[in-house]
Amino acid sequence: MPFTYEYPRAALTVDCVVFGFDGEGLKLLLIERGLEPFKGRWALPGGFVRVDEELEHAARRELHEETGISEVVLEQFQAFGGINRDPRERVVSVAYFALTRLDDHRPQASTDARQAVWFNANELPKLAFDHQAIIQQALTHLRSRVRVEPIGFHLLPPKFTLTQLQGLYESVLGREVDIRNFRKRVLAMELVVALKKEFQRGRQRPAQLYRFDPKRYEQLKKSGFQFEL
Amino acid sequence: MPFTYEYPRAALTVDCVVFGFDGEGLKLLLIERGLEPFKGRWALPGGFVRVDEELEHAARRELHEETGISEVVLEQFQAFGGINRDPRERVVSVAYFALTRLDDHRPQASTDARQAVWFNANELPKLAFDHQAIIQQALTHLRSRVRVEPIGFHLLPPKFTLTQLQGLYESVLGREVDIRNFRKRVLAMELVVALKKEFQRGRQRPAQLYRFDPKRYEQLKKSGFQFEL
DNA sequence: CCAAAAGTGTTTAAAATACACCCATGG
DNA sequence: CCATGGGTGTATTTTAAACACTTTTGG
Repeated sequence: MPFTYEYPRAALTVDCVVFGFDGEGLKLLLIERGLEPFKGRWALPGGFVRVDEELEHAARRELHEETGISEVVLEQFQAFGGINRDPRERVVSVAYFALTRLDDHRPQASTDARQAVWFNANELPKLAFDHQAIIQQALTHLRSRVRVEPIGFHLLPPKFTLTQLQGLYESVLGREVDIRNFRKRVLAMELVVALKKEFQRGRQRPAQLYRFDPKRYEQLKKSGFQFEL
Repeated sequence: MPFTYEYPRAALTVDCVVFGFDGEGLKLLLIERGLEPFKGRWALPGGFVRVDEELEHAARRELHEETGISEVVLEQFQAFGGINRDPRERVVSVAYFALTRLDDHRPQASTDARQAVWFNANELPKLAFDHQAIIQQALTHLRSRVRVEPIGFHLLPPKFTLTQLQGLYESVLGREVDIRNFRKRVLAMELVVALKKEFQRGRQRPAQLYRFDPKRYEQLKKSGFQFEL
């Protein structure tokens, strides 16, 4: 048969599960829908993929258009294709999760009227479409990825304390972590370097600041090292 | 704006990376393309998703149509959407891996002229489209999944010896495994039960046959057990 | 009786865990 | 001077790794 595929086609979208961390807990960025269906409901940033556009590019573009966020770490984790996930017609969505430094993306008045708001990952409002399920999967993926790749650092500011890093892991994994064992492991990996004479001050003892060393990670990876936390 | 999305749309397909194991090594099922583009090249089983069809259903259907295989374990692992992955037009493919008992699916004369053939996973021919890359990703996923979920059993016959199981893990992970430590771990998990008085005979000492116990696995999972090999 | 694969335990090393007190600062 | 979170070491348990010989069968 010649290539004449003239059947109706599903629409193709991308959705982004945007994670952030503020020292308190894991956060998720949602936008309020301005249109039907699900007008007024909260939803994931996302939208249609252009026919000549890479999937990841579409995710980046939609994220930028709807929330102002750019230069973000994106990872595709699953396609969602349930027949009735969109009440209008068949829409298949490729889902990405994004890891952002929350402080760089405090809620701004969004360009196009719709507002973007950070929610606690475990206190989400009622969501549009199957976005609840997408988020659930994203969390599962994040939890397993964060233990075998040093991606958690993308949720922290470039300079961070070990306490912040620990808090991040506790939030993502949903359980407490022993402070001494955690520090032992992190420092033993030598993926993180102490910044000389740089401290974070509060109303208590100043905390040593560290930064993640991506070059060091590349080195280690080449010599068979496997990140694990 | 009303919902009038009248732009050209990408076509949507599914592709299946079908794994098998024959005691020798990991195998992959490919079909020879009968049509352009890539006529005569080997390719993954797969095809178009109907507009009212679940993704997984499409994967199952295509697999059945092209290879005769049914009742198989399928797991979606990634969507591939590179702009020029299909020379004809934009095609986004949702990729699944399938785990089959190879002996149940020995090469038959396929229903529709095209033949399906098992290849050694590390001696693949030149492939159509970006199927090489899809397989690469499938292997990576399989390798990490097989260590944290008891899915490897789907590649073995219902009754198997521990040596077969070990060989499977060695093939998938690509490294040797210590026989005594492996057996110790497997038996300690109690996911596998010895079949009374059932042995596999060869020209040497008969080997105890075991079967995987899925109910036991469900039990254990509920009580917080985490499979790991 | 020989070849071939099945089966079996112990010792050692490494890694994970549990655990409690002193430190430096801001207010 | 006190409240707050930062920072540190050791002993114990658990887990992983290394390692070689005996058994059973078919031919």
